[in-house]
Amino acid sequence: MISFEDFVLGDGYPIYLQIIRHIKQGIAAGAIGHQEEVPSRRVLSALLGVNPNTIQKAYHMLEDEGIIVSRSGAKSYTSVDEDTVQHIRRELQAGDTAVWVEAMKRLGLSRDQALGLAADLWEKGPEN
Amino acid sequence: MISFEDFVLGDGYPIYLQIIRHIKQGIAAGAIGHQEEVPSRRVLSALLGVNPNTIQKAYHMLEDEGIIVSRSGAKSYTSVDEDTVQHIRRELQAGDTAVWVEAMKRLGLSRDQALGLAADLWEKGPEN
Amino acid sequence: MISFEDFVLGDGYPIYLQIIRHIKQGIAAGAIGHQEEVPSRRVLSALLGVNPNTIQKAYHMLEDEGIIVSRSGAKSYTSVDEDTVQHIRRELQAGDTAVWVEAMKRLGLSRDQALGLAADLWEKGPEN
Amino acid sequence: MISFEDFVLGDGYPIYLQIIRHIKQGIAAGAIGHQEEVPSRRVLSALLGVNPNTIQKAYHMLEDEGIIVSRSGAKSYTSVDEDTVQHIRRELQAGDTAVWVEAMKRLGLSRDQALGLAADLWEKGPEN
DNA sequence: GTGGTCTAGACCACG
DNA sequence: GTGGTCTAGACCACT
Repeated sequence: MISFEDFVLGDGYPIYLQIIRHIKQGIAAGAIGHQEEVPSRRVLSALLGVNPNTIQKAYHMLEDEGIIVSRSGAKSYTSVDEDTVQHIRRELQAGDTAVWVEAMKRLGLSRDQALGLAADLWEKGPEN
Repeated sequence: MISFEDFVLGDGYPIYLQIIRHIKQGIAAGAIGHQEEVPSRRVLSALLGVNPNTIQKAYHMLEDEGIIVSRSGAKSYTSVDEDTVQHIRRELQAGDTAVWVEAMKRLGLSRDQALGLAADLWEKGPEN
Repeated sequence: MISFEDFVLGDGYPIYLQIIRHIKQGIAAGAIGHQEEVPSRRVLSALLGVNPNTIQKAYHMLEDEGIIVSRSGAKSYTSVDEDTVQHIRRELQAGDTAVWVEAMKRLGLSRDQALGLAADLWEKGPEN
Repeated sequence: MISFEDFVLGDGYPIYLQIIRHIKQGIAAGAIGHQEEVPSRRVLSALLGVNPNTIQKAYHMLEDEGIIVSRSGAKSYTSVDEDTVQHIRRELQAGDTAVWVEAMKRLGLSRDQALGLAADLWEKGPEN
């Protein structure tokens, strides 16, 4: 079962995109495998304090990408082959890092200043 | 005059928030100083291909934060004392980096893997 | 035994309401009489290719209207006195016809055009 | 401007389908022509006491059928060539009448009984 | 003012 | 219990 324990909702970014992202991160990290059970709309909606439809929208888009399969009345399961995992992993790793690098450059930091800041924050974070 | 040359609109994030962020980044980087002229709504609207109302909304929120002062009928100017600059800088640097660090951890990367990836992408980016 | 042979499911109208309507139509037409046996949930479910719960819902509402009586564990039977039959008949005949008349008026047909069209279609229909 | 003055919401039938139907009826009757202005989401939603999104859904489906054209920020207009009008007219006339005929048959009425009932109700209705 | 989208809540049909 | 759909309200971007 996919975990959403430490999931926190961000500011103005659409919730359903955050959920999609969270699941993709889990897949990329290997925490979510093939044919794994996905939390139901209601369960996840109660857990996150979000409307079931918002969950549904996220799941529906993941279904369009072939990452989830849903059958009406039955539970939903992940469907991720190794290629998909690799693709998602690269997409997230490179994408996020590029965004951060770009932001740091705009803030006027040098490469070493930025990496140093990141290294500091890495240690202070919750877990490793 | 504040530059928006390389400004690109992001995915689902509200445009007016992206503009606010862009200006704050310029202030944090020192590229935008005190009493500097802000592009008029019309100019910026044409430059970004965005509706003037959207620009207006961003400027209005920056006014509420005291970062911009508008004298009706005249040009608008920034108003950033040193404390404000420091505050914005920390907020953006630490905030963005914490988000990135968290994302990399979720993706299962080690500290060195993440920093290495960032270092690689740093060189490949547009400018320094 | 109430017949559902030629029952076809309509577009967006709730299935349980269609079932209720079908039974009321049978009663109004005299095809369904007093103390007549109602198909069991299981049988009707299989016959219509519909979930037993949906049948259950329709029957439950008919029970609330006093048109069906169920003795738990035993078969269910209709319970329609003459007044009920009359009431249902009028309701369906007048209601449906008023709706159709209204629709034809909105479509700009004259009385004779509409009646002529109906007369034509009457002959072409399946049975009489 | 398309009129919704005498529009009344029906029982369990989806509202957006009722709205679609109402507009198609107007087109079939010739009351709605080509390039005619469609009431805005807000106006119609206020008029019918319905949520703007429900109107939007109806309009969106009409747009998919090519009956309406919408441009973001601008008003929406009908787009009905003569072929479309003919097609809609037949669809509604024949469809509705067939449904009514079928219902009357199920209720056990003879052709003449049904037509007589309809003729009676025709006179009693609001306008002609 | 306009249409487009995101979030929310209730209901229907299914296993 | 599950997922699917309809209705609702607020917000965003555009004319």
